[in-house]
Amino acid sequence: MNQSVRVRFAPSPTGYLHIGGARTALFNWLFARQNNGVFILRIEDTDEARSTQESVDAILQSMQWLGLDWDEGPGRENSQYGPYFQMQRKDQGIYQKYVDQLIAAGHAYPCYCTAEEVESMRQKALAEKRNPKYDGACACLTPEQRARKSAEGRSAVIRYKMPGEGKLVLEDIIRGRIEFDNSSLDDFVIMKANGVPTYNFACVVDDHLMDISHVIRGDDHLSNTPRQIHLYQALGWTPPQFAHLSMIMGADGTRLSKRHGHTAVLEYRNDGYLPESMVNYLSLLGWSTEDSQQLFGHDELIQKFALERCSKSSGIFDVVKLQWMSGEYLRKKSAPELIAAFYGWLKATGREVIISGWDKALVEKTITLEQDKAKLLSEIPGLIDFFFTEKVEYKSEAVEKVFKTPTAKLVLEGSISKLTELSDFSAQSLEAFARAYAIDNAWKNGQVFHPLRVALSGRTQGPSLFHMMELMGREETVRRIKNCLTQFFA
RNA sequence: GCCCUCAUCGUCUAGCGGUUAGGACACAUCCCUUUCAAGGAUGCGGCAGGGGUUCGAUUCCCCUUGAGGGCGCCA
Repeated sequence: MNQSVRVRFAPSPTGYLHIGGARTALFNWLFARQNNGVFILRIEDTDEARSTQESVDAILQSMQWLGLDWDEGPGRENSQYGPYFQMQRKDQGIYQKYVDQLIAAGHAYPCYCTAEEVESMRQKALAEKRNPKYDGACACLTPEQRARKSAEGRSAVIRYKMPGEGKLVLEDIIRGRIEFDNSSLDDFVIMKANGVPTYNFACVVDDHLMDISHVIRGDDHLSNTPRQIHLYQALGWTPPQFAHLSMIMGADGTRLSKRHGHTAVLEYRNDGYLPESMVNYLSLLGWSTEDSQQLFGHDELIQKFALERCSKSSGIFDVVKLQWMSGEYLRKKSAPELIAAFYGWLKATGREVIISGWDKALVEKTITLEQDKAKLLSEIPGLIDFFFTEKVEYKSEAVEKVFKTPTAKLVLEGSISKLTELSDFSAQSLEAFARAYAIDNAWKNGQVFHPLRVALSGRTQGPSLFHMMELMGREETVRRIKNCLTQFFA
């Protein structure tokens, strides 16, 4: 397709990377990889009050967890296009240069109204249900008037001078043709009084200077786009292609926020979701194939993704489906992969203490045994912990349900000598023993299996009983049955 | 108040004038089974409303309604 695809994800470091941002990053990344293009990470830190290094770190970490590697950006500044932090670019005078150019060409002008004056005009208009757009008064100031305002000590912002008439047409890859009347747009600020560019301006300058071919972003930016296209035109540049993604909402259909659950990507990592499930799930939130395929391999997703097939309507983030998908990926893993993922999760979240003292070889065997049970990595410890405890914790409902049966005591007592004498303590042999044991005593299988299971694990649910016994070994198996008899049947 | 966008099962979605409106999650039932899962089968459930256009509209157009976004010296 396009031989020179260059796309970017441009977050502002004012908080953690949230689900919506991650989806935007993912779609950019998919598009870049699919077209052998370049994926750029640009940090838009022009909000000096709210930008933090902590946020930058969290964003980078989130991207890494998801496997969204960037070709240019923080840590990868080895190209002609850097730097990739806007405040650094500002320090190089990049934005000032184009502000000067716009002023010289009559496309921009200094405005001496203070933030307070503008804000009160805005509030007043809103209260009177009028359009709160800036009136453009400062555009008409003569050089003398400007000099006088300056002399009064008033600092100026720079505003783009919006043509009062005409239409602006946007051809969006996802949404098609959209028209905006210039008259509905006002003279927006492109540079703040402190010399820092505003979002709409910095974004345009950088996208152009970085040779961005496609701007793929959330549709909360749709209304910004006509302003930005005006800027491209005023600067004599060709705009990139635009693709506006629909928004991601919470379960009640309102904007995704904390009260809907986790919004930060890293919280899902901490909860034990597999990153590949998050990628797969997010890819389907706003995009689909013609056959509604659900699960995609890594390369398959890159190959099949299509910007043109992205949805125009917003979607609701459904954590239940994400859970299902995480389970799908968990189950598909080979034993070594699953173990590596589990240890990786413990390490990344600082929870190694959970398995301290546990026999590593046994951990790995028991995990495999319980693989079908877990959807999240975080569920694993609770599934296998009973293997590693000295003293079995008996769940009251298990005791109630299984030990209060008339045959439980007989079954357990009789099993001790049989298990001690059993020549082969393999799962297969154990199963043969248990079935024969039941038949010989005219018990149902369940009357034998259930008490044994509870005696060994303390719970009514768990892995295959005989594999469980095999892994515990004869000595531990017998020890637990004896302890159990003492504790509940003495 | 002005501007922009969107609208198919509860949720994610397929559909691009004629379909028994398909798939996935969730839910329910059954099967499998030593338990719990996993797996298999079946079921439940949808084109927001009203006008057009058309032989025929989920599909094209308009209106209504609803939802979301923007109108910051935030991004």
